[in-house]
Amino acid sequence: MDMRAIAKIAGVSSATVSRVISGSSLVRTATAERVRRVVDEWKYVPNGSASTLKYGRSNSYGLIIPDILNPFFPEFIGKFEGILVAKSQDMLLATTDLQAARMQHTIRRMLVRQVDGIALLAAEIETEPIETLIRNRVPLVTLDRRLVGRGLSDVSINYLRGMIQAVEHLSQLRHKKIGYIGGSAGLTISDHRTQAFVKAVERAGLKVEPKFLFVGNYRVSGGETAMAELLAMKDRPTAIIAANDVTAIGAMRVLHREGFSVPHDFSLVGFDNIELSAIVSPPLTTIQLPRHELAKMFVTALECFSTDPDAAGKRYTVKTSLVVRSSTGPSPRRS
Amino acid sequence: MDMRAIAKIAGVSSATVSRVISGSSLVRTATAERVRRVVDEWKYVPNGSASTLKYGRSNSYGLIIPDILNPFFPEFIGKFEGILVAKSQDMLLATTDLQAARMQHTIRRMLVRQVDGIALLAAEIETEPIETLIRNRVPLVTLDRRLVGRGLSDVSINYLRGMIQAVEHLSQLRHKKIGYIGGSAGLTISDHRTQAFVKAVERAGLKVEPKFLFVGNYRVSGGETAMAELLAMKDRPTAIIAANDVTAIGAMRVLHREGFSVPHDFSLVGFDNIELSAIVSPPLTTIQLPRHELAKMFVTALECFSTDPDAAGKRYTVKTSLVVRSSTGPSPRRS
DNA sequence: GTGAAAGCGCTAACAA
DNA sequence: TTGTTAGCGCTTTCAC
Repeated sequence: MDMRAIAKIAGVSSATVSRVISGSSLVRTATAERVRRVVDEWKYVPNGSASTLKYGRSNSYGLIIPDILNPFFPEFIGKFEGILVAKSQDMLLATTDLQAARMQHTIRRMLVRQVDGIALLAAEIETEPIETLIRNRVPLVTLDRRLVGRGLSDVSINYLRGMIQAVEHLSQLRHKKIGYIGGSAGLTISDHRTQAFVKAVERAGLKVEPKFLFVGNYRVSGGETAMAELLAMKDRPTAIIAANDVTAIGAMRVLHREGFSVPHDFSLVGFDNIELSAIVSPPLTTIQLPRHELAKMFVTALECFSTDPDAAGKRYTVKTSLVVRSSTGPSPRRS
Repeated sequence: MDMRAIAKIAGVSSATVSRVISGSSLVRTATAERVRRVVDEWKYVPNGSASTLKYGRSNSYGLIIPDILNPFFPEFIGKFEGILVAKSQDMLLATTDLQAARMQHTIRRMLVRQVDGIALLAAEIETEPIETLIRNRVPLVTLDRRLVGRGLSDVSINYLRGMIQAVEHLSQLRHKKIGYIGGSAGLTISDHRTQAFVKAVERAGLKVEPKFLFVGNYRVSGGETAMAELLAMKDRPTAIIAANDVTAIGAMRVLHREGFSVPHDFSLVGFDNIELSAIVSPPLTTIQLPRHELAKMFVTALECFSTDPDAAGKRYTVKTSLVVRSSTGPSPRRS
């Protein structure tokens, strides 16, 4: 069943069928009606590759994420897909599994598929894949790289706001020594988070102790390892902020296992506000990164390039804010 | 940069370039070498829609899942994508969000994209979408529908094995009254699980109390609601098996909130063995559904149709087995 | 071993 | 308002 067959049955040309399907107003109502009936009756489904070939656009966007096991990303994917579906766009999903090597391959696959743009949430990005995209005039929107250019936009996260709220919250609870468990080393996105933490602590008039800055990996295991290290220290912080919720959950596990109580012995703050953070016990105080807004910004940013893939990129910003639950409490009185 | 341009530069015809790219052995090594150099130098990327149009195959499979917020599915997606990527196939992901209405639309999108087959893990499937697929000769592999046909295979789950192990485990711990919190009502997949539970209980020589059979929704909220109902009863089971892990986690939350201890007051068994089940406290005893094997079966089943989309379908089966952790313990001595 | 050419199904410019 | 037609870029006979 192709368009010509439909055209023949409806007694028109394939051009008319095409016009009816794309909703052109140039077709007489009666004709359109007749065509539509035939289309329905024969359950005609157009061939997307033919129109992509002709039109040069595929009506699909690529989404590249680092790690589908971190619940933040499924939550984001759900929002992103929902927005695209409402616009009759498709989503091509790829995971890099935190391996930089997979990125090149992934981007190639998306180029072959003629995606209209790529939302890149994976941080392991080097300049080469980006150049490939630009050469092929495929718009790119990155997360928190803070670089823009022709066909390149960025959605930056305003960590500072949420971090300041978190540190102030802890400060009001009399915490003086605040530790931080970061993300994977060497990623700019990790640096941004750490810097925001440092700034927020300084701004609250507290001292930043370098030895209280731990490195994680954005996974449960990183939180566990860092917390184990922390507990081995003599002089310890009384509160810990983690680079994301799963890291905080890892830290919390170790605390429970070692017989400490949260928030009685240690206060804990996460980042992302994944669904799970409300479900663990105690429910996690966390810094919210609004997923729906983030997804909307990515789509908006991508759409800006839909007429001109070489247009100048923009920087978008999402705010973060503190969500207080039960994993934070008054500082225990110990030295 | 299209194939003709590459051909011109390499001093051959586009047919030769095509042959080189597809790895045909009919090209002289020297020629192939020269072409490959040009391809690399100009970073040529072929246009997938052109070959899909010509060839009729897109080298991509659709994956339809019900609910991306249930961690089981991201874990599955990761495995499925990994297997496809290794075969240079792409994945088109769609979520139905448990809404039957979205299914029709989703399947249409996949037909437009010319997918080579669909893996359907969402249970809200009616006959109409299936007919659409068959008419369009798109192979379909379903999860636990237990129906096969031309171009239609099924991956069934052998619940019984895992359920029997779970019930026996509880029985050895002296539990006599075992409750069950099921999945969403009206789904065949929910019925299969419930039946397996009933059979396993009977086989252990215990009585099946209809009032101990609760309905859930495969989400945390369903586990919470059911557990709240259960606690309101005078005569209660001492152990509960849930239709999936998130349901069990919901149940566990309510127990903790109401001051009960797991496993001291109630034993709890989940289903799926999601990563999270090892992380909650207490770590959840659960029935393992092997994700990687499941994903591999889906891909294998799809590939069986790659030469002939009308071939007869098969039934594949995955086994389940019990993973004992700490949410199960001896039955408390109460009536 | 390589090239010429037809055509996959659709769209848009142009013609009527 | 509708039809004719020329490709979009690739693959694959068929000819040489």
